[in-house]
Amino acid sequence: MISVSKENHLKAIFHLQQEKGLVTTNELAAALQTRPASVTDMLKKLKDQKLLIYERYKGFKLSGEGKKAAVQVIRKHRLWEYFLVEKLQFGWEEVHEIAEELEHISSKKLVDRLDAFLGHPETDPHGDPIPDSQGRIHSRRQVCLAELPLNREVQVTGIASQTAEMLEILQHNHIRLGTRLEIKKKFPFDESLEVKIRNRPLVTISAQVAKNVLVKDDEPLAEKR
Amino acid sequence: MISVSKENHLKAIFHLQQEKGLVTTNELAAALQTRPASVTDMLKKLKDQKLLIYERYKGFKLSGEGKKAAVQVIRKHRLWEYFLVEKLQFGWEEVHEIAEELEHISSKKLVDRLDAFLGHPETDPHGDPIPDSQGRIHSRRQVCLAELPLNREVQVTGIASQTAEMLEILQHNHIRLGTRLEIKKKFPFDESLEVKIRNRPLVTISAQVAKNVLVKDDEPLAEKR
DNA sequence: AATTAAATTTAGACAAATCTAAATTAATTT
DNA sequence: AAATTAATTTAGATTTGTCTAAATTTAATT
Ligand SMILES: [Mn+2]
Ligand SMILES: [Mn+2]
Ligand SMILES: [Mn+2]
Ligand SMILES: [Mn+2]
Repeated sequence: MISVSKENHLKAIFHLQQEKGLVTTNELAAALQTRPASVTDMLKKLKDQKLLIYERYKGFKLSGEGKKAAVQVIRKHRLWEYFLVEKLQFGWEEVHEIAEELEHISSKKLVDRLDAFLGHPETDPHGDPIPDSQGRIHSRRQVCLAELPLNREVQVTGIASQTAEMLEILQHNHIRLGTRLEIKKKFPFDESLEVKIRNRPLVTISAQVAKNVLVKDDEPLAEKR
Repeated sequence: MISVSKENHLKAIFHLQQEKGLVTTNELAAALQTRPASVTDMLKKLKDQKLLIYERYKGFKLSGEGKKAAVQVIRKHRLWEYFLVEKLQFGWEEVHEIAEELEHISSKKLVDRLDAFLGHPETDPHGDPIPDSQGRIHSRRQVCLAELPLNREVQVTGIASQTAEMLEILQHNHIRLGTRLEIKKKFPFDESLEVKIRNRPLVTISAQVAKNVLVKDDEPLAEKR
């Protein structure tokens, strides 16, 4: 059986190995707010269950099975977040904690029914893609605002680092998920940007903020045949 | 903290003590499908947390605190069951197991939002009352069909024992929650009943079935001033 | 009242998940 | 290459929840 703690480990490993291929013990311990020794203990158990490819001192990554399990947890997490925001009127900053619990409810049928009830949403309230029932993830061509060319209207689809301070400044500038905006001017001196938000006046944002705002071209997919 | 296992114990004790005032170790072990020795272990922990009034060999019952905690778990259980049936199209016979997990999600705000989202339902899909946010339970004047007088139209509000066999026979006779019916004839020989279901032909049901069908007078509460 | 049976608790064990402190291996610096 | 530092693992302990088997208490019978 895959316990709650194992699911949390699988999910964290999945996210960490997206960046670099292999994950290290210390990284995982930091991500899970636990101790390296505890991680090592868990790694052995996951390896025994063939969910993890792991040799001591060598780093590790999920097996095919492990990846499948992790994606199902992520699917549940994001669907529940969507439910909390869209149906129960929660703010997007308060749903993560609750979804951290809900993601461990085991019924597969429940998840699929929830998915249908919500109308098969593509992304969670933070703009992250929701894996489908078979574990496929529609990866999105997301770029960070800092890398966007001038005068190209896009939609905000994600926030990379969600600290309270970060959210505060976004709120202040009327930037949130779904906001449509384009870059009007870039200042090489400090790499700050002047941004036009649809239906709003111009605002200036710093390079630090721009790096954390993820956007996607707004083009409707079906239109292009 | 109140763990999942503790919550399950509190809830089971609450239900058992409704009938008789005091609960016994064996009873609780049977209800939870565990061993008497395990129950004793847990009783000590619950007593230490002042959730339980307990003296060894003497039986036990919930303290005020314990009752409060149990009712909150029951509230969550029944709200989630309602959600599963009304929003996710589950059958009433398949929701209990899933709610057994969902009832342990801790966020109080989540429960209250869910309650509002569902329109503050009064009873769960099995006809059992849903405690309100403050833990108040609107107790219902439920009687079993076997005790109902002739020619009094009532509404089915609960099924006492929900085995698959039981549900099959009810399904066959078109009796379900909310069904309006009245007793037309009682046969003393075997205590079977002839029942008229609103908008349907007469059916005959056995004493065994009648004992497990719970009904409530249909009178609208507000009308009586 | 003595005996037997049933219910309950205690004693001791085990698995899961975590921790601290110490040992080991790997990586980095001199 | 040797020494130092950092990362990782092992050893041993702890907590929680559960179990079996044995002991104890209470209840029921003879
Ligand atoms: Mn979690
Ligand atoms: Mn999210
Ligand atoms: Mn439960
Ligand atoms: Mn119910």
